Amino acid sequence: MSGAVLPTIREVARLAGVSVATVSKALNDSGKVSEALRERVDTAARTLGYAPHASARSLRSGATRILGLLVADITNPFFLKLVEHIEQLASAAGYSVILCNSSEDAEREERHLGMLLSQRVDGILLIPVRDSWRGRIGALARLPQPLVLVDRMLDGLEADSVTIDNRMAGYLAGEHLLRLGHRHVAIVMGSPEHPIARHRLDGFREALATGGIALDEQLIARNCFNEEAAYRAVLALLDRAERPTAILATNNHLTLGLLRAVTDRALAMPDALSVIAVDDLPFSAIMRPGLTVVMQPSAAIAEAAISGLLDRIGGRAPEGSARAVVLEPRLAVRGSTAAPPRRA
Amino acid sequence: MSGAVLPTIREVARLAGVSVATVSKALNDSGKVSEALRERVDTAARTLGYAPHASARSLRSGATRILGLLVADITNPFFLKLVEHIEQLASAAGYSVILCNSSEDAEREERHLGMLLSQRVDGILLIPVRDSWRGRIGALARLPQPLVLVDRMLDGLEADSVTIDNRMAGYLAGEHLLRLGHRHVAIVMGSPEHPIARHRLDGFREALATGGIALDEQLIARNCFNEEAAYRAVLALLDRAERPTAILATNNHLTLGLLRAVTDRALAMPDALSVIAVDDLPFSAIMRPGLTVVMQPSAAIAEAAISGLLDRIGGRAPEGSARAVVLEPRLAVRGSTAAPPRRA
DNA sequence: TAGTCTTAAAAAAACGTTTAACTACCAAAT
DNA sequence: ATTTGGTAGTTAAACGTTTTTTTAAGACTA
Repeated sequence: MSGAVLPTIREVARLAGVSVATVSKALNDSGKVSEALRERVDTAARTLGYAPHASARSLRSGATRILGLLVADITNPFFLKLVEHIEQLASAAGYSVILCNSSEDAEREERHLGMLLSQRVDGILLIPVRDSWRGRIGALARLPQPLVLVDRMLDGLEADSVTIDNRMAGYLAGEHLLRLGHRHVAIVMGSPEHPIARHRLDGFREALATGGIALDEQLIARNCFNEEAAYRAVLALLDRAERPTAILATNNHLTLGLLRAVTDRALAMPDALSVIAVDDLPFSAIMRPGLTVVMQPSAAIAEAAISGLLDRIGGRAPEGSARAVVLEPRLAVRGSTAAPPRRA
Repeated sequence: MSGAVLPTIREVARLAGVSVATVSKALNDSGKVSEALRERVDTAARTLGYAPHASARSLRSGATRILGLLVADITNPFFLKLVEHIEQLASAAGYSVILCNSSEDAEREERHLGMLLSQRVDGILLIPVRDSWRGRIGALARLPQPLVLVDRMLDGLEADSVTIDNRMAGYLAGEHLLRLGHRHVAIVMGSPEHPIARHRLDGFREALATGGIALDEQLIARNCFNEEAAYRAVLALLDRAERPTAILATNNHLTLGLLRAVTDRALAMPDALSVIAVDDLPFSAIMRPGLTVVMQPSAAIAEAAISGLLDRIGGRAPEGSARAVVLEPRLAVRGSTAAPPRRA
């Protein structure tokens, strides 16, 4: 079954009747090789089923043609979309991808990074675990290979990054609700310490302010770190004497908790309550009613990340300065939002 | 930014004042090394930030500690769950995973496999593209590294495999509907040529037969290869004079089409129509009503696949004979199925 | 004709490890 | 006192490539 052993370049050389150097040049189109020999080498390689030994090649040449993809949490559908696109783009560019999932665990993230380092991957795409690398940023800065941060920045680190305008994401959500006539809106979010959540909150508040609405502090559910916390927070919001007419969830996981609470309270969307979320979900479009969301452009993010990384690897980017790409989110209006009910 | 160059074992040796061989032995716990020296070597390695060069190591030792994971279609939530589990288990066992997505394209699958071969991965987990390798099974059989087929078998290939009992999957669905009292049921499926679909159909039919019900040939929508085809096929089924009271979708993608058709025709689940599917979807439990499904035990599949592969890699499996693990699916009853309406 | 240039191919060095073979040393056994 | 044996370490070979250097030979110049 797994007994066969692969031929080496030496055996190809013997069969073709040339030296190993010539085989290498012929197969890699490097250096001068006569057409006749190239042909002989090619067929020799093919008949033996020769597959160059990547380890040997990269040991000598210094490049592995492997990228490391370190994802904070692969169960997050948005990150998953990124993984999908990135694998596809990398593969098209002739690179393989080692996939690492940190499960939002800083320790696992660090172990994985060490492995990627040992593996001498040509470049690393990092969606960092929240609050990881606090105080150990140096380790990242000193990385011998190019690094691109994706979706999440790391303050104190001068590195290339591709993110979205999170203030705008919040703003789009706020503006949409405002235009529909909502004046009594709530938000479910993570930690306000966390820049992404904070920016989304800021943008949301700012949009409401343009309509003269002040976001009620009582209706800001902070520090929801998972679906369960969001679920409970939303239940509390819905059980208030004066129930909000619309709720924004600032990420994927919180949205699930929000939806669960809404169905538990048997509130009809969008008639009794408008629901809007940041991040698309794989089923947002299938749900009835469809979920109105602010979408992050995952394809564009993946594209910017990969092309930025490949530029660095190829030495095509100005050494020294970090390049920060910021992309714009966009609003997808579906059925879960509408004008507020007549009487609150 | 990316200027640093990593230290080699030679520099660690110099700093610790020993030979490179000793460093290697000390760091790998192989051979005899005094406690004092091991300590010296350890600190030397740490202060230099030494990370062993994986290519060099595997060139010499013959093992890469990398597994190849070749997935037919990563957008399939079931396969995705497998990827998730497999990455986690592999990582826990000290292996890295190169993720390759074939997008149900045989050509891409073959290119990826060639790359994994060059990469000399220690083992390969393969969820093959449908109908790929037809007539070229030999290439797979001659692979120098262990291979485990996951979820889909490849006929003509004597290889380890981990699958589920697809007949049973169909049977469970049929039995459930039968018990609820349905007599007029439909099924949406892919090609009957394809063993998985065929077995699910067989099991379904068999279950119905135990209740004396013959599956109406008119109500078998064959050759639905994607969501769109399923959507149209279901619309046709629903528009029949005598509408079925329950429908089974035999996989993930078809389920989406089925659900779309049902909402388009504004049929209430489960009152007007019972819906059941093979394969869980990430939102089946969140949907209202929740979707009744036959679930494949993804964690168990991943576990069997990885441990089988590692056994082969470690030479702990009897050479020669292929081991076929078959796991049992299970039924998760949620809100989308109920007794049929009084009058058809 | 002798010398120089060009070119295709071969030879050899190098990449960073692991490991087999070897050495030096000391303790125990004869 | 000599052997035997084991232990802790070193030396050197090997893994399969790529790349630099060297060789050989033919074509051109003086």
